[in-house]
Amino acid sequence: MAKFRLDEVDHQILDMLIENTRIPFTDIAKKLLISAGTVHVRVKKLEEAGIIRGSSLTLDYQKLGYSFIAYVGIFLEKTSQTKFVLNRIHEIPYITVAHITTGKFNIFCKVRAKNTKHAKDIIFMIDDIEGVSRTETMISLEESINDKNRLMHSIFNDL
Amino acid sequence: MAKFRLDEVDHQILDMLIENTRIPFTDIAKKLLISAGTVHVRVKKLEEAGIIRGSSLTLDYQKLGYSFIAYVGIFLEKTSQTKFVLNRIHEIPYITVAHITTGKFNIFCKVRAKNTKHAKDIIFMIDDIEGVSRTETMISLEESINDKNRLMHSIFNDL
DNA sequence: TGTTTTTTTTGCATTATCTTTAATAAATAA
DNA sequence: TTATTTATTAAAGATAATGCAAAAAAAACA
Repeated sequence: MAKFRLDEVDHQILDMLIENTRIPFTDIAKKLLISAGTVHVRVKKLEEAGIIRGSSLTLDYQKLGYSFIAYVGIFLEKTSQTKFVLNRIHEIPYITVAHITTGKFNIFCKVRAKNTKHAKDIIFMIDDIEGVSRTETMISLEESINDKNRLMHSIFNDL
Repeated sequence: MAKFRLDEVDHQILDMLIENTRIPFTDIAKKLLISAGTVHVRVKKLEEAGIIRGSSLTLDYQKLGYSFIAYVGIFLEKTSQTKFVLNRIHEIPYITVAHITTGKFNIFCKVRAKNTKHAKDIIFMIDDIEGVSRTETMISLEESINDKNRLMHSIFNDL
């Protein structure tokens, strides 16, 4: 893959698209004082380079009846069971994120549930997976920060 | 706010937009055998109802030089310092997510860094915040799951 | 049940946006 | 410098979004 060097214009395009993926390229062009064709070409290149992997909606899960977030740390009996357990975990749709980690836990995941009872059911499902020794749950009382824009600004200012 | 009942058509529209926010409404209309006007009206309603909060890009952070993910649990000296500490945390752009939690930690956050050294610097910054008693870090070796589509399918099948 | 009222969908017209193209300009290499 | 590559542009044609009035469907009511 070709080395890819992002310049200021790329940054600004990304910046605007991160905030709203459906903003018209013509609007981006106007703000950056370039042509819409350039925006188009640049975005296509960013996609081809794999820097833009896709786009997605930000949904209000509360309004969809899912007001519960928990993080669950998983201890395994043997590290060699990691793959097997991850496969089982992947079958539970309420687990939206999972990482293999070093530190306290072997696997670390994020759970979205409807309510406390539902969360309990999910955590029990995890505990029941063969190879899982025990789990430790952190319940989110409030999602205080969730923002990738600030990170992007740092990335852009870096180089 | 008016109670909002999502039907099958709304689900399918959301489903397609979750996967690609820039898919033309005309394409959605064709697939669902409805008019583009209907798609337009429905999406507008979902936005007005706050179910769609926005949209964002999925970026390849590795390619942007940020290949390091860690989760950091924070212990506070006093719970009453939560707000103050969160404000300090909010000033660190490399912390992309933060939750107030029950369980082991008072605050729980996600860190994106360039590399180990950078991560260390960030964690030290957290440790240096007034009111933070200590932190516990889990380093991600691999992000194995990160997928909201499966959750959405469950939500849709629920009701 | 039929009737009224409200909501939703549709088709079309208008406007806006995307996307390609060929020409031009800029950057890079020889 | 000159050749070559790469990027940008304006313009044009293709495609899509948006608004609206009419029709259809659904809901409310008697």
